[in-house]
Amino acid sequence: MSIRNSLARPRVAVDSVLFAVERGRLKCLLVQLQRGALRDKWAFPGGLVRTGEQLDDAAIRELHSTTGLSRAYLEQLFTFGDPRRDPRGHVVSVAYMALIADPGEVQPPAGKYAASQWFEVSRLPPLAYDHQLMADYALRRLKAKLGYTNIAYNLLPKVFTFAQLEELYAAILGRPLDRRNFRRRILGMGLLRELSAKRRGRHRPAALYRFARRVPQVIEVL
Amino acid sequence: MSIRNSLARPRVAVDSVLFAVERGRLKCLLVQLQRGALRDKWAFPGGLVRTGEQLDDAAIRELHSTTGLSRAYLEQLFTFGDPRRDPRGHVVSVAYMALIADPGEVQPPAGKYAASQWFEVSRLPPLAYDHQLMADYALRRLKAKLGYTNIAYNLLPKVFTFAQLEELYAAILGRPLDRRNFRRRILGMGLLRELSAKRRGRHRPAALYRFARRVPQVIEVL
DNA sequence: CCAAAAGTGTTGGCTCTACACCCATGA
DNA sequence: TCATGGGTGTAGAGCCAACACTTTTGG
Repeated sequence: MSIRNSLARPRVAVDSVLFAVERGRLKCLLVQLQRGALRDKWAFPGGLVRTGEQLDDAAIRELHSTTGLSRAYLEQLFTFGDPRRDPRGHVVSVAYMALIADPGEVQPPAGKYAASQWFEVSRLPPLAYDHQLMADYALRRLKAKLGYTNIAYNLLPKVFTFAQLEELYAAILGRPLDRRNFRRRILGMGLLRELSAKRRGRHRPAALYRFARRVPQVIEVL
Repeated sequence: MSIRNSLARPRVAVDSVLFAVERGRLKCLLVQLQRGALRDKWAFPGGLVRTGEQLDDAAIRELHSTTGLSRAYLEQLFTFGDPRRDPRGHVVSVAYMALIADPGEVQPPAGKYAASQWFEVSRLPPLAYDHQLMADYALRRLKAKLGYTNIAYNLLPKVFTFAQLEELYAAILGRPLDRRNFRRRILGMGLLRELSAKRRGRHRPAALYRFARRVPQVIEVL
């Protein structure tokens, strides 16, 4: 172990796996590193936690500084602590999952990173650090929570059709769903409110829904 | 914020919620703090992560130094990062759940703590730091994982009877279980091997079982 | 009237729960 | 023979998956 490592205390960082769904595809945001041994490699946006700062606040701050986002659904996933995970030294990283409804909200990065880009989750480039582990972990968590929480509201506009909701679930789960069974199950959870307005377009108007509560909520499975 | 806080980087610690079942009661181990503002308060054993050290190794090391245990099932739970959670400064703590089969394996602490003691989970004393949150989190996780993993093998001797297994589940879930349904469900998971030997005693001999695999395993629910 | 998307029910299999009595043993 | 804990089956309810046609609209 290098002298540098053995003298410095482990540092604390946060990294965020930011998901959004675009045209029926689940995507996540990667940034391209600008400096250091890993230059030009892709990674999730993140950075060191400041003294006196909450972990969630650090995650938001780093997300904001690289995407311009001022809010997103955030959920802590797991903490990665292998002392060799970062070639620059021992950095313990708290991984987060972040969700937004519209990938278009993200602005190009200011200065810390060379670029940022949405990638389809099933086609990620090779990732720096242990970020592939984070990606796997985040996807697993997201899939699981679709089934027993209202977490999907973070990935949809306030008002949406059942077809949009179904497309979202199918995109994340990676398989098609039966429309009738899906509708029954979702309505059975009692999370949605049907609106009186309809979406009009070229075809038969679709009923519009919103989530009854846009607040994290677990459905008791009993 | 104090000068001390704003200069020092956040430190990284681990804390372990160690569970064991004793005579049908779920218990967890608390240690009594010896120094500082929180002297005499109860808390979970833990301490700072060293540079170059894996988080799991730090958790084991701290457990070992306060209990003499050299191995235990360990699972990372959640990372607590409120900068005010420790009055001595900003300490980010990675919480673990630890499981052992026999509370008797634990030795009195060497020097760091004033005392250690098993407490029934439903009757914990007031805890230092944010350790009550850790306790809640750990218990929730343990309950949940009983249902879809073989995690219980960590809390039982290698060989056991169905009655012991049922008592374990009942103790953790905090409610009685139907013996026939329980047996059917567990056997349906295919995790157990029945041994040819029987436990003999005052009454009808009980069939003995062991876990087919004493390795973490998730049962596909499909 | 045609294309496209929205909306709607039923059936069979499976799973889960509730529930009570007999068995094997040592003392 | 008795006390004690071990072991077993069934029926009804609820849940889930599979499955295809009709409706509504704009162009």
